[in-house]
Amino acid sequence: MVVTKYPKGIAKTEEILTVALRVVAEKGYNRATIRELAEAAGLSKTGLLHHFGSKEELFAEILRRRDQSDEAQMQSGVTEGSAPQLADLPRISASVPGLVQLYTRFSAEASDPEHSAHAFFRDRYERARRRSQEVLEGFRADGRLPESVDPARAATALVALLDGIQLQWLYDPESIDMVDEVQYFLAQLGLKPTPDPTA
Amino acid sequence: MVVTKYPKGIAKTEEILTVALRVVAEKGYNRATIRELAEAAGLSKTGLLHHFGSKEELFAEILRRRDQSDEAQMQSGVTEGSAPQLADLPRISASVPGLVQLYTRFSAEASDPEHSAHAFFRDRYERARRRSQEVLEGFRADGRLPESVDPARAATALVALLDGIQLQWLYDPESIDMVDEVQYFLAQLGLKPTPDPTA
DNA sequence: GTCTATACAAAGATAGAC
DNA sequence: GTCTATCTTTGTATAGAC
Repeated sequence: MVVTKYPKGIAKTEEILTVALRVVAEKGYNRATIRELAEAAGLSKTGLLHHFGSKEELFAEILRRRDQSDEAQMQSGVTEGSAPQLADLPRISASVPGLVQLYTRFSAEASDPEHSAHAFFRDRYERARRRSQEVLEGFRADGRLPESVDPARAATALVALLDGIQLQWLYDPESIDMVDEVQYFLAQLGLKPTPDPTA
Repeated sequence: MVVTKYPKGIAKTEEILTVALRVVAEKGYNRATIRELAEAAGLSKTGLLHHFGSKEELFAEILRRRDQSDEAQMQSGVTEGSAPQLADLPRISASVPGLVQLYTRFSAEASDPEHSAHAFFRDRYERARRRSQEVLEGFRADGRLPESVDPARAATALVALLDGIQLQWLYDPESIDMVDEVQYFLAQLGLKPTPDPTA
């Protein structure tokens, strides 16, 4: 969690977040060490730790912002009619190099109950399931999804699919098409395509 | 990879594997350090590293054996008629405490292309997708699966679902039912239940 | 508040003795 | 086959400068 309120601190905090993401993208999650990140951001290790109490908090903050951005993009079209679809989520994430790697590795690490980011992810998954369920229920209310679909179970499966497909993609980006897989899953549920808003 | 051929070495190697799994189950993946494992197995750090060149090789060997065991269990019933179903895979895995944690964390770590176990998992995922596809094609040949199902895409999704659901289960074992989710996915594909062999 | 230097514990791994 | 001793790198706590 970021604590500062002063312009200089805020600017440095932002810079650290940006740099961290770039380092993960260029050198990988393993080499995104406190030392490396601090150096890339132009300060000492302890200087960096002044802004983020620990490496875990830094990474959690990056993912917190990704979620906010995703959420905003998903909702932006509610009134405009051209909202990104559920199936676009992996494309949005993967368009920022390094984010998939950071998310996949960090979420696995924090599955240890004693990890400092455990509660963050636990809550996040609970939220993700609930949000997905709401979206599916919305589809059903619009008559785009069969009554036979169980929104709760399908939502959990959808979240699991997103995580699992990202992992496979990291191992084999050439042969794994994340967007295609998510679309296929939704089609299997019986989801009908969005009515064309321009028609 | 295990190198020894002598009885004493083999026995120690087996003991280390057993001990490692127990330590992961009892103390978690993080505390399954070379030191801790060596101590639990009754030798020094370097003593342990003589049997397995690195921590990564030790973990890879554990998972290699799990896969063999799973494979054997899945095939055991081909002639007997009571083979474990696809949906039983998570139950089989989760019945060995610590294995899910080890698998989830280790597979995420090794997604780094420079990780020594990267090729192991890359090949493993390729195999898992191929095997799943064969199983689904078998179902289709038996008339248990609709022609509309794309075995390749469904296989990739199934593997992803298994991974993702295990991660969510680690965060929330109370509310996540792994077997139920996999069964739901297969049902959504339109899979008809096994014909009762006793009938 | 912002930051540097120092110090330290724990990790994985290696060299070479027995 | 197993050991001791040593090396390097990791994250971070502490003390204090500005």
